[in-house]
Amino acid sequence: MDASRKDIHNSDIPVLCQSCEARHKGMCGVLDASELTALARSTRMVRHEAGAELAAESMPVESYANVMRGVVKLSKVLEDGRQQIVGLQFAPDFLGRLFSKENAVTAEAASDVDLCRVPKPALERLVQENPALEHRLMEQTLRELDDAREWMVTLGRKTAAEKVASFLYLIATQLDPTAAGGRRVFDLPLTRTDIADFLGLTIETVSRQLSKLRADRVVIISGIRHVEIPDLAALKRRCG
Amino acid sequence: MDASRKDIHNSDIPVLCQSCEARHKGMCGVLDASELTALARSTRMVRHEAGAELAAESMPVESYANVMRGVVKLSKVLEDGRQQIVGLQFAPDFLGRLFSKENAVTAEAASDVDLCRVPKPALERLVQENPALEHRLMEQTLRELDDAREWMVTLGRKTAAEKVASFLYLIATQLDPTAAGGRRVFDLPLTRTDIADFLGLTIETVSRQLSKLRADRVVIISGIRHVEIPDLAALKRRCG
DNA sequence: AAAACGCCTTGATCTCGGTCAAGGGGCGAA
DNA sequence: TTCGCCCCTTGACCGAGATCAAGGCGTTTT
Repeated sequence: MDASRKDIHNSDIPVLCQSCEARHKGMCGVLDASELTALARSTRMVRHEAGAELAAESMPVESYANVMRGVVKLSKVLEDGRQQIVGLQFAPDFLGRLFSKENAVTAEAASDVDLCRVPKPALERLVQENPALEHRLMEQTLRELDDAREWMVTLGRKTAAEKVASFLYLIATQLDPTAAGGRRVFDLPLTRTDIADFLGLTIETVSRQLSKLRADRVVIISGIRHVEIPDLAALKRRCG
Repeated sequence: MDASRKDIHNSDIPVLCQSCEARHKGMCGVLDASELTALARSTRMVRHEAGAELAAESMPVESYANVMRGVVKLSKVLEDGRQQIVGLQFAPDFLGRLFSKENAVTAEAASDVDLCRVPKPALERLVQENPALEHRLMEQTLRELDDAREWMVTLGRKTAAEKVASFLYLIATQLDPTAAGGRRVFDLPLTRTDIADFLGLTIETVSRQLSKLRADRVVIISGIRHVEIPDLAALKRRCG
């Protein structure tokens, strides 16, 4: 049992939070009814469409957010324009680098996205009053670090074919974590350009490797975005 | 002013801690004299020579540590043996993933290393009693995440020449952060194989690019390990 | 309906970095 | 001292993925 998880009567908490994923699996899970009510006074739900810039590298941080729906991509660029996506965030991930004055990465909406925004000072005050909240955010940060290091292996040591398989595997397990069986169905939240920037490849190579996986019946791709994985284990075997 | 940083009389604190870098710049900086004394009862200084395995991926965590001297490499391997170094730790970095039951990465001594080991339960108890300590560890974790993401750009988008320059730049700024001037002198703490595994290259490519940088007078390499950077800014221009 | 645009796929060719191979040089063992 | 080992360097060649180029398809504009 997680002692920090409060047993909250739905009737005591803000309406918007009642069905919120972040309250169960995200950072708000460690807040009690009064904290949640206080926090909800300063939060604001905002919708962004695909491509919108949510935060720019080296710019001041003015707010944090929880991802409620959609996928956010975190990226960095070299001076000559070469781009690398360094992370993807899914609901109910926390967005933002706690306590830092400026963004270390650029955040963009990869798909249409809903965010629950919190002003920087409001969250920081709450974190100072409630160590359990910092603890929860520490857990997410550690997960992100694990993910980043796992992806470093993909970037540094895998072939193009393995990279594309690894990407599909990542998205399949994040977006459709349902069916205990191996079958997964989802829409790709990223364009070919995004996938290339995530994998350190060109869009041509991504396209060719996707075609190869399709020819080998590892994935069924209908249209440009819709993907079906008949056998997740078979895909995993392609990941290197 | 950092309110959590206690003003400690040296005579009140354990002898071993008095000249310790971790007490000033590392995690112990947030502890007061009594906490430091309590913690010091369970710490143990250990020396490992280059190549020693400090912790293995997927094995249970039995202790945490502060790096007191030397360089520790964190790595991951694929089933077929391909290896990727996913991080380097220098004094006075904290070593270990707080609260996790098993290691996410393998930790090895890259050079000869001194560690100040703390048993897992002792540190976890202290973290629960002192939120400032978790806060300090959160800061280090966030720095590691920044480093990992920065390195993802290097792995995914830089050329071999830029990768090798970036590696030298990283080591130069970590190992010899003295002289405000651009000149840096140090010994490489990693073998060519390690460098290759850190950069996602082969040792032959690393060797060729080092020779090229030497031919271009960007670095002066004496013997195999000793490196002199006459002009750090010139090296940085090679980093992409 | 036609044109124009964005996004993707496929083919042809090129190139950077990998692979294979030979040899140098330092260091410990005998 | 000499041998053998390990680590590194250099050269020759090769191939995975980049680059260059053409065209398909769906959506928006006119």
